[in-house]
Amino acid sequence: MKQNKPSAQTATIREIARRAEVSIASVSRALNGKPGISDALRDKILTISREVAYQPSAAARQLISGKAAVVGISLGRQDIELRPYYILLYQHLTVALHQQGMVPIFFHHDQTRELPERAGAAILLGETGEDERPGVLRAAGTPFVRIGNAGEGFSVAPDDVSGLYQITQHLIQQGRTRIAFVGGELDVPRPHSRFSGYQQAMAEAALSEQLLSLPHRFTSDSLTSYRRLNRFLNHEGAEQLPFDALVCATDELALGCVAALEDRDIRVPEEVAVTGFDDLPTLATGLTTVRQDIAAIAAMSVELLSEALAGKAPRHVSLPVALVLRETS
Amino acid sequence: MKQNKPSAQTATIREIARRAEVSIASVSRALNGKPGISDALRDKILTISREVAYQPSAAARQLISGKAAVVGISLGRQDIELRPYYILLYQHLTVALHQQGMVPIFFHHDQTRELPERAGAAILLGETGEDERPGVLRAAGTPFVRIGNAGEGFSVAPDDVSGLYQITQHLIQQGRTRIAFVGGELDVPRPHSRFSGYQQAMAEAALSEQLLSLPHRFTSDSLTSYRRLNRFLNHEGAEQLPFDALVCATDELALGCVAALEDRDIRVPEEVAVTGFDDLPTLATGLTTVRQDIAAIAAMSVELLSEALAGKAPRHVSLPVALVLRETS
DNA sequence: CTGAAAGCGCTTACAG
DNA sequence: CTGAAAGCGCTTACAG
Repeated sequence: MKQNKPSAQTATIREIARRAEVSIASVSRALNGKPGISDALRDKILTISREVAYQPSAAARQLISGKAAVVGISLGRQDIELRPYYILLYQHLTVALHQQGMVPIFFHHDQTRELPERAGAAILLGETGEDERPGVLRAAGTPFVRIGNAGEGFSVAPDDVSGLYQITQHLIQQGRTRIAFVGGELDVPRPHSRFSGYQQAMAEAALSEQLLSLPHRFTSDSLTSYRRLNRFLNHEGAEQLPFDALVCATDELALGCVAALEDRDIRVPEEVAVTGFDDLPTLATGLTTVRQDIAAIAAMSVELLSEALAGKAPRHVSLPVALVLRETS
Repeated sequence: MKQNKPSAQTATIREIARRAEVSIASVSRALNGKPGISDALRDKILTISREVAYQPSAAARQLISGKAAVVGISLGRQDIELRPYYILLYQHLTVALHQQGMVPIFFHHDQTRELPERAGAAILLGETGEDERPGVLRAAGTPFVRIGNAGEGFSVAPDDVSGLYQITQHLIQQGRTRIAFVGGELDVPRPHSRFSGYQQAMAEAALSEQLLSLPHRFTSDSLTSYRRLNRFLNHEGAEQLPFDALVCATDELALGCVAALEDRDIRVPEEVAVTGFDDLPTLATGLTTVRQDIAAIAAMSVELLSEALAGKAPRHVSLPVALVLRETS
């Protein structure tokens, strides 16, 4: 009675071989996309393996390869690696990798050169434009997937542009006309595409853009936006508010803005609407924001990694996002 | 030339058996503390295994046991799980576990009941006083280690009391006399022990305590302390500052305090010294703080987990911390 | 194209 | 107390 773990008994290749009436060698070849097997047989085996929900044993594979299926997770620049969004991503990545029998191991941005020595593949986070990591990995022959904008090689990203476009449109439909964008320029890779979604919606409605640009920061995003907005209001005077909505690049920035407005008794959303992006658990409570499915991003990264490992052609996957209307708009 | 991974070739039990001139069965028994082997032989084998720096193959063990050595990492309450300190802890835990051939899998605080079904052991983070998790795990027979204050069962924690005591004393030696403590009461498990370190040092110097208590928060710690201090100064008047030093329970709180003082042109550290706790990378730059070795905490957790799995007697390990003097004191 | 067999490192009945 | 052998699930030369 002590142990009642539901044995997640996956079928083994032996079971599949039995059903397909072939040898386990053929099953192994079919499963791994190895040559030397007829297409008919391969299809048959693949179908059966799907039916029995086959999951390979990572342990057995490792035993043979002599080393674990270690996937290096390369973090972005130091200043962004501690952000809630990334933390959530790490967690989901760990789970997704584990389900495929892979083991994650973290590398700081500046440890990229060590990565190929310790891992057989990599997932790159928080890539910037002039990032040297892809070059380093390519030179070492280490397959990788980027979580970020489309570009060379495999990559996944939420549809930032569409998200910001939708949320900006939502504000416009509410009758808001003086809508400002709050974001950091250096805050790669998100701001660029997010900002352009905002721009697109504003242009279509023939409204003029306003930008509250944030400095590159090392500490709290919320504190940064709070202080920035505060300073701005001190100068411009809170009486003739130059905006009736603040579209923020992240939930954290939005929270800082909400706090700053509250502290000046400016009503949200009556006088000023505030929107975020990410829909981070706990943090985004009450916030109108754009939800991105972090678990899906993690799962897709791992799937693409398998494709990369199998030598398939690179592709970019854009994952849908959803508008979440709450109290701040 | 493409692959030049330094094969971290650990010796296998076969190698040990060869050197000891025994069978691999005996080696296995000696290594696993199984009965049915003479003490002399066991010692001999253990010595050799140490000499060759033997590391068991997790893959092989898993293959036999039929399931991976999955360790559930149980996160604290939602509001604290996204803090930088915990992120760092996750990362180090992942690495430490991996080195022992174990695989981490994350569980939210309220998913604890599922943990025993999917993991064979657990590490508990951010435990509160009335936490139900230990009870749930004990009932399920799942061995676990807590990262937190001494109590029942296995646990590890940095020496919070000593750290706060040291940093407070440092300020006292500088001639500061009006030293306030900045911390959140609900901010378990750290505040309690940290606060008492401060109290101890203040009492010894016969100085009176001051407490700037923070509300339970869901967003940014830095923003919270910034606003709290700001509000405090608005009331008390910035001219007759009631303190000449702020001892904060975390680096993040300290950063908010520094920002608030800066925005009022109060000089740090001339007029007011500010200290943190944790020495978080990037965040703590420039901050006088107490460093705790997160990697060591992670490693010790995993070591204790092995002891728990082996049925050894529970113990608490307190890890040393170090004063780091920088620009804010 | 397909299969029988060896072997990855380890544990554990089964003999002695 | 000690050892020879089987077997965990899989991959990969080696034959056919």
